[in-house]
Amino acid sequence: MSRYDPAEIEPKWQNAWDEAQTFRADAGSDKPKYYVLEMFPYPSGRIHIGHVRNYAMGDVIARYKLATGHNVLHPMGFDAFGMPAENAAMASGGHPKTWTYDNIDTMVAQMKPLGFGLDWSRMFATCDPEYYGQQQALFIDFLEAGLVYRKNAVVNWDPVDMTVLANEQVIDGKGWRSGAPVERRELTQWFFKISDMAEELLDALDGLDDWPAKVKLMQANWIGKSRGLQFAFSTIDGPDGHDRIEVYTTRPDTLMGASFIGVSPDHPLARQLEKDNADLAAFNAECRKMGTSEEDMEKAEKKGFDTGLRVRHPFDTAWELPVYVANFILMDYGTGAIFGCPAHDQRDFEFATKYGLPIIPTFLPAEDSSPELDEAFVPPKTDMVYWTKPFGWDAQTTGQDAIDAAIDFCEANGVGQGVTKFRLRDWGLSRQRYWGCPIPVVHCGTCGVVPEKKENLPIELPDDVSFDTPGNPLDRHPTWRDCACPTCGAPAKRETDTMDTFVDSSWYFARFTAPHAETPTDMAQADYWMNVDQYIGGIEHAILHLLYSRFFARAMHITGHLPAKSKEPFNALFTQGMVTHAIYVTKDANGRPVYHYPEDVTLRDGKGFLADGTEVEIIPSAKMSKSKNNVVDPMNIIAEYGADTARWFVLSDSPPERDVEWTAAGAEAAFKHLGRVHRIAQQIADAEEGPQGTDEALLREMHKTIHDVTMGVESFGFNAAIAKLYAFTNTLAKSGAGSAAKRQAARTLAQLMSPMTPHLSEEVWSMLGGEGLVANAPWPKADPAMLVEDSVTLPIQVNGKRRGEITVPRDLGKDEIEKQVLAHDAVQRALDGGQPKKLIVVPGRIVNVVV
RNA sequence: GCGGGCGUGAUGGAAUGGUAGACAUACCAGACUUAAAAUCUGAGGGGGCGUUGCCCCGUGUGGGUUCGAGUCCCACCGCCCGCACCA
Repeated sequence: MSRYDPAEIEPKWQNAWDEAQTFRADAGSDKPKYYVLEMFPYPSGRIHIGHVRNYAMGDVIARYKLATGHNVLHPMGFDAFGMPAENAAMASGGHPKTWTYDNIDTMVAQMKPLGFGLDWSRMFATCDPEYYGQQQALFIDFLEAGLVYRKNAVVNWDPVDMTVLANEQVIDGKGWRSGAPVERRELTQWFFKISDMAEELLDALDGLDDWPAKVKLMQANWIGKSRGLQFAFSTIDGPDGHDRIEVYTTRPDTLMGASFIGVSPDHPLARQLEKDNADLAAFNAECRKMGTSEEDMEKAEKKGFDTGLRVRHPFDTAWELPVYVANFILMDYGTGAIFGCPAHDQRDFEFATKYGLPIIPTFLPAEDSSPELDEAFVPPKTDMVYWTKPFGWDAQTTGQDAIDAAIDFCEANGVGQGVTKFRLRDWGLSRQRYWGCPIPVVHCGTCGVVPEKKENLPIELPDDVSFDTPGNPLDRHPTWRDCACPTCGAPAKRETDTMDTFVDSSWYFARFTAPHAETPTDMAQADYWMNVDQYIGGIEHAILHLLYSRFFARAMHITGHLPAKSKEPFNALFTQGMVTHAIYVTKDANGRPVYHYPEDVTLRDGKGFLADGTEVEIIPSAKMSKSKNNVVDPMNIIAEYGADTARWFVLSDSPPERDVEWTAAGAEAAFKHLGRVHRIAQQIADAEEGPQGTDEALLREMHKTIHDVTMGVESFGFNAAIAKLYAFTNTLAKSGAGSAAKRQAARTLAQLMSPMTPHLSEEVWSMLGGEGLVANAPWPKADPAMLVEDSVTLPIQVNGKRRGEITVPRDLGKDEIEKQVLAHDAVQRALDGGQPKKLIVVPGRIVNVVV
């Protein structure tokens, strides 16, 4: 009798799938198509256990869909452009291309032993010229369709390294390498006009029934549709061209509580005034040193500078208000200028308190007439409020009605217009970096900025670049920039900016449908395979990647690269949690943390000890991080236990949408269980075909398990499905030996486990005489007749507390149930001779007696 | 700061508004063994009592809705994700 040996069986079945081309996808089958996709990985160097969890989930779906008669597309590729490759090149002198492709080779070699049912023939990396050349073609089509334009935008500038920094490269306002204070700098950059589609992208969320509600909500909030009033304050002796300050507000109902005007340091007025005001110039310069991220802006201490300029209130020309430049106002939203109403906005309240500005309530909570405010009163939108002052009204009205009424009133009095605005900004795609897709345009002295001819695509990155000096190597490459103008033929210069890597990942799912096509997509293939039926990835992509992809799909439809049905490219979305691992930490002599590798820590009774007996502090469920020494390498797990154990464990212990903590004990337990399944199967296989009598209870349990596991797989309840499989294994182990039913039950177990543990399942399937590959075997069906029990057990509650139970025939009438319940000892005791106030019978569920 | 989410035994977790703790881990006990490992079996939220049973308390905290709340609503606390140049 052979032991469970994954090292032997896993390669065997992987070869069998390869030879049978089990997971190769070809269009044009009679079966319904099914496209399952996991967010493709960045080639960081090695497979992470989080990847294993992500792809294991996708593989469960892919294999289940294959077994249920679908033509399945399940591809894999690499999101291969980006900063880490350049950072590695700068650190170790290699080339980003070599680094990236070496990493891809390593990671593919690590993924294959995991046994994922992937169509490897479709693999590509976004840094392949065949891919990014098609992306350049898309860019040109988008440009011609008016979906791309150029404008100035602010970037983080490192004055020492002379380079643009990403937000994550700015640490506490300083460049991560140089340590120099970061400045803001304006550059002319390319933008996708995603804001034109704001309304559509918002409205279409409603149709995404199989997306998590939280993701749709986050997207809706990000798009940020608001209806408000746009109007102007007239300035008193303002500089030329600034006799008005345009303001947008979502709270026009608070206009009579205005106490100051705030403008962004980047507002044209601020830029004009600083020319004659050295202090303001210094203040603005200070603001411009602040990080460009919204988080930095919002968390920074709110500061303002009184420009000395005054404006008139539109409803009372005698009422003058000061104009401040304020560091928390974004130039990109609204008009870059606001009016502050401290009584009804907490941020304005703090600002007004700090600078001694008046706080003028325009309404108060109904129950409180005290005009003294110690914080801003921001009424919930649905609450009733009293109007005390706005526009001379004293009506009661509710939040949104009040806002609408205020807009109407202002419009009627010639003060501004009601407008709809979106928070969503256009997508800046220019990056001043080498390792990205070159933007296929040429700067010509006579023709201006012109797109490259499509026959010249791909515009390939030059290989002969170095990273020993800061900045973009394309900028200083001696010949790459030089080219002929595609329009007039005169000598011209290429654009040296490359595209944001989000562009690469915004259409790869479409490319997978025809990865070798001579155009970005092959419409016949796209029409067959799209949409992605099930997309799986991390919640961290809930907004940007998914929103950009939704935009791209629309833009690709407009430019004829995707069918109309693909305007929403992902029919269903699932966001999975992380794999975490405990951190083991002690303190050094200076109190600084020292992190220990899991293999150096012995666990006893929930405490951890080093070899010398020192106790370590255990921080559970921490995100894996190299610097914390708590990264689990899937390759070690495969070497020790095999791929099926790794897959089984990452699916078993937590709901897929939640984080799962990797524990050595959990992996060990998973391995033991798979060994047990193997052992049970072996015993059945070895047994003589014994008594032919059936085992009704076992078969009932089997059909119930088929039902539960199928439901679990369909609804991403993998952990619950696995719990049912554990329970069924226990039942199977205890059932009498030798019956035909037992053999059938074990084969069914193998089938039900096959999406999670495909290698073991193939082995068990073949041991028990299953026909062909279990991967191709039709998914078992639960017999509805076997799912219903003849009798049910009803818990009896008294006043909501469980006091007993009765077992009755399934279809017993309500009257008879009531009679039995009232006769029950516990109920008799509770009634103490009296009558129940109420008797609630939920058939098949529960009975509650109210006394 | 803003937006979103999560919180249940020692641990991971289960539970269409209907028996809280399925399933698993750890621990404990038993079987097998010279012994250990492996394997198998069993007990098991906390507390109490008159201990074959019964009672009280229990799903982050405090309120609310309901015959009935882990689940729905409100407030708070803690942790996690995102915040537009990380991927």
